[in-house]
Amino acid sequence: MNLPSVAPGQPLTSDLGEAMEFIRNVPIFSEIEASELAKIVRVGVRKKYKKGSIILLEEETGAALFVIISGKVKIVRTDDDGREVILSILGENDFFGEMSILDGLARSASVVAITKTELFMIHRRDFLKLLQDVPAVAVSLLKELTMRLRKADAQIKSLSLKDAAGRVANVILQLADDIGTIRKGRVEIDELPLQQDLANMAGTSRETISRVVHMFIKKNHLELQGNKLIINDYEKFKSLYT
Amino acid sequence: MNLPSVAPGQPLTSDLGEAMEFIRNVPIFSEIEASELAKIVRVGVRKKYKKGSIILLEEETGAALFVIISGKVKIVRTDDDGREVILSILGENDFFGEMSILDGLARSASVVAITKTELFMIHRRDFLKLLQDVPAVAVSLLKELTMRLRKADAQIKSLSLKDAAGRVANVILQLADDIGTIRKGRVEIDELPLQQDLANMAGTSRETISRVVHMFIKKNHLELQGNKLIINDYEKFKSLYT
DNA sequence: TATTACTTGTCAAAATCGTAAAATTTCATG
DNA sequence: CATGAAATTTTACGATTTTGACAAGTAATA
Repeated sequence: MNLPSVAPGQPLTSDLGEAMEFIRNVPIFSEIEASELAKIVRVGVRKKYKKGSIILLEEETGAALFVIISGKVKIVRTDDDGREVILSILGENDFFGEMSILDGLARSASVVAITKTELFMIHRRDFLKLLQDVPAVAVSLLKELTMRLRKADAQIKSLSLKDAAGRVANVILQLADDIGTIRKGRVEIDELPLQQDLANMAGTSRETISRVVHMFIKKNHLELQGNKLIINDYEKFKSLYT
Repeated sequence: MNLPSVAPGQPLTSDLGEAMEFIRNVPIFSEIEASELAKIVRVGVRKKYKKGSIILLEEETGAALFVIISGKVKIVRTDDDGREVILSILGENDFFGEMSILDGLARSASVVAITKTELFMIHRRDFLKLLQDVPAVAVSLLKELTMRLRKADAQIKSLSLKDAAGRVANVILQLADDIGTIRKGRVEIDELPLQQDLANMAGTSRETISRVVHMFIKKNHLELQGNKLIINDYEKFKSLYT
C-alpha cells in the first residue's frame, strides 16, 4: 500500500464553471440554489490520488466531506492481523467522510483508491454550515444514509444466513447493481475487483472465491472474459441465490 | 409467532402532561420547543403489544415512526426458509420506522415485541412536517442514523472476520453496551435473550451459542445466574475477543 | 399442582470452509 | 518482447461448524 499522494490540492477558482457543473450533478447537492453552490465550490479543494494510495486512515479524526469526481475507492475496515473487510465500493458522484462530521467520532474505516481518483473536498465547518442553511441537503443526506443502512442490513443478512456460494453471488449482484452495464440483455461487470477484494467483500477466503466463481461458470450462470464478468441471466441468477 | 394485538390505539389527549414528559426525554425530540412538542403529542397515538406479537411486517408499506415507551423489540429480517437475522434490539426511548418514511420504500425488516411493549406512533406526514419545521430534529436523526451505520459496519466486520467465538463475544459486548448495567465493577445483562435469538444475532447456530458461552464460563470470563449474564472483566473480555 | 410447552445442554455424524503449497497464468515494466 | 512480480487455479487435508436428535431442566398455564 502506498502512502497518500501529496497532491497540494489546488483551489478550484481557476475553473469555477466546470466545478459548478460537476457539483450540480452530485445527488446530495442537487437541490441547492446556484448562489449557495457557488460558495461551496469556492471553498472546496480538488485532490488527486493514484491507484492504491490511502486517502483516509482509520482512527484519524480530522473531518471533511469528499465527493468523488472520478475514479473508484473502497471503504475498508482492518483487523489487528491486517485482514480487511470492504464495506463498500464508491464511484463517481458518491461521497464519504460524512460520518465523522456528523458525530465527531474518529473514523471507523479507511478509504483507499482502487483506481486513479480525483476528489472534491469540503471542510467540516463548511459542510455543517450548508446543513444548517439548506434543509434540503439534510433531507438528501438522510435519504442517502437510509439507503446505506438498507444495504448494510442486507449485507448482515447475507453474511448471517448464506453459505459461501450465496455470499459470493450476493457480492456479484451488488457489483452488478453498482457498476454493471447492460449489453445484449446481459449484465457485464468491467474491471471486476481482485479475487482478494471480492473475498473481503463476501467474508470468505480468496480460494473460495475462485472455487465458487468457477462453479458458477460451469453452471453457465457466469462468463469471464479477461477482467470482465458477465452474468448470463441476471434475474435467474438472482432468484437462485438471493 | 402471534398475530398483532389489535390495540385500538387511544389518543393521548387524556393525559397530555405525562406524554409530554415522556416525549421530551426521547433524544431525537429533545431539541424541540414545547409548543412544537405539544402538536406532536396531540397527533401521536399510543399502542400496546404483548410479548411475541408482530408490530410491523416486512414488505409492508404504510409508514409511521414509532418510539418505544416501554418494553423491548427486535428488528428482524427473515429468510425464505424462515430463518431470521436480528439486526438490532431496541428498548425504551429508541425509535424505528424512520427508514420507510425517509425513502418511501417498503420495509426491509419486521419488528417483533420481545416483551410486553408500549409504543408512541407518529404518522408519516406529521413526522415529515416536523423534519421540515425543526432542523434540529433532522440533525439529531442524522446523528442517530450515523451511529446505526457504525454499528452495522462493526457487525459486518465481525461477521466477516471472526470465528464463532469471536462473533458471540461481540454480540455479548454489544448487549452489554445496549442494555447492560454496572454492579460491583462488573457488567450485568439482565434478561439475556434466548439462545436462538443470540444465534440469530451472531450468525451461528443455537448449539454453538451454548457451547461457546460455556467455554467462556469455564474460562471465567462470564457467569450465568439464572437469566442474568455477568461479564467478570469487561475490558479484558473485550480486549481478548475484539 | 399437574401438565404442557419452551428452553437448554450435549452428542455423533456430516458438511462446509479455510489453510497451505505448488503450478500456472496474467500483468506491468524496462 | 522478455522477465519478474502478482494473481489465480488446483489439490489435499484438517479444523470448525451445522444438523438433527434427545434428555433434562425451567417456565407458563389450565
